[in-house]
Amino acid sequence: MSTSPTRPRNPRGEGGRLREQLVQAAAELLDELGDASRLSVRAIARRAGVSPTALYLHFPDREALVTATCDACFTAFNDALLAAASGDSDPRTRLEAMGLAYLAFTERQPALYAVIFSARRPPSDSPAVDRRQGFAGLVALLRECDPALGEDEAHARAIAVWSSLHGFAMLRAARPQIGWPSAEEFVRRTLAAHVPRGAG
Amino acid sequence: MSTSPTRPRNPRGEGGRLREQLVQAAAELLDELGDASRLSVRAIARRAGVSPTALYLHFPDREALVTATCDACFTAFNDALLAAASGDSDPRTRLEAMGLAYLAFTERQPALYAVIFSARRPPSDSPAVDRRQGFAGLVALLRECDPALGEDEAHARAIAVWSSLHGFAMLRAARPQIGWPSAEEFVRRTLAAHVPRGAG
DNA sequence: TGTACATCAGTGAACGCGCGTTCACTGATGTAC
DNA sequence: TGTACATCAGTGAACGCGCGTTCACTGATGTAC
Repeated sequence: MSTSPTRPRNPRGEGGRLREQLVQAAAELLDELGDASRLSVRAIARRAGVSPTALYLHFPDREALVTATCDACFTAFNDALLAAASGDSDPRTRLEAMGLAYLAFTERQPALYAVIFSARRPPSDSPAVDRRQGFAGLVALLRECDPALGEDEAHARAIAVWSSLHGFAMLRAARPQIGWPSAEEFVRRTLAAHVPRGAG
Repeated sequence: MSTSPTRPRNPRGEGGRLREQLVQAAAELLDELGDASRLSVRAIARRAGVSPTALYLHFPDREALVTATCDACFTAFNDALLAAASGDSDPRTRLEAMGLAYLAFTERQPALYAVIFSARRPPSDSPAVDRRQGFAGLVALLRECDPALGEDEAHARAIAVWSSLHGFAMLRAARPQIGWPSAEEFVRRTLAAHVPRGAG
């Protein structure tokens, strides 16, 4: 019972699939544990239906698997944001969609989200992970909303908006008993406070 | 070397001091580890200069010590906020002071702050810890700033301000390489956005 | 068509480690008589 | 003033556990001849 007795081994030449299966299993555990330091090789292998040593066929050590997992999760988060913010609607609508996508992700996987932005696990320096695109996209969107905006002010507003969303997401997860407004209401209030509508 | 060889045992009748010393040692470690689940009985005892078993003279088990430590840390945080927000200056000045005290605490002990508001460690139900006073105080202060404010709107503003501060504190700790504004500037912007000054 | 061999995708036993907790103990200090 | 004893503040060895990692291995599948 320590490993699933039914898992078929991958066909010849497809051994690489196990790598993705391990990352997937680790991501699931990460969302349950809420802390990368508690991810254990044995628990991941158990969930993937494989012996603990199988991990070493694809990663040099535990740390490499944990890093790959965090990178994959961050990329998934980033992609969700960028997808929501793209499209041909007006910039403010895209900004609102991005905020809602942000809060939707954090509500779906609160613990995973907390890991991604934890101070305990510094951002990956893997070239496969574009860490800046999200924040830079937010700054660009704010300048689209108000073309007269200076670079510094746009940066400051982006920080204000991002801090608000992050704080809302984390506190809502940590203190559910407090009466939290809906994501829609919070995003609307946040944008109203920090992104004044253009005259007209 | 596993325990400090110089620690004198407490005098007769003063054994209770060790309890505080253990909580203190645990709080220090908590601020280094940033996660209550990584606090180990042995590491705490080592830091307190005592054998691991000494802990059981004052706590039934590890969990009780960890809980007592988190409670003590939360209370210290809460007290710092309430101290900053008291005084006879006008409510907006007190609000600003509270915000600055909030961010000052999180800058001094970022990992400890993160533990206090972690979703992983639900709020204590110990009667010695008043969890609500901070948030309720914020709501009250917002209504002092604008006596015409309805209860719901004051609650919504408190959520907006708290989320902003929490998000700022957490993200600043997690992503130091981003250009963060000063605490003063951020608090000023946050209050300007959510707490309009009364007419006059 | 048959067979020897290489390759591949894993497994299972074993290691040393730090952990939380238990149990029996030690040795200094106060107290009763 | 002396002594037996109780109390107090701890200690140290030992337990069983899950951990990350190593090492030698297994057994199915493809390939060369």
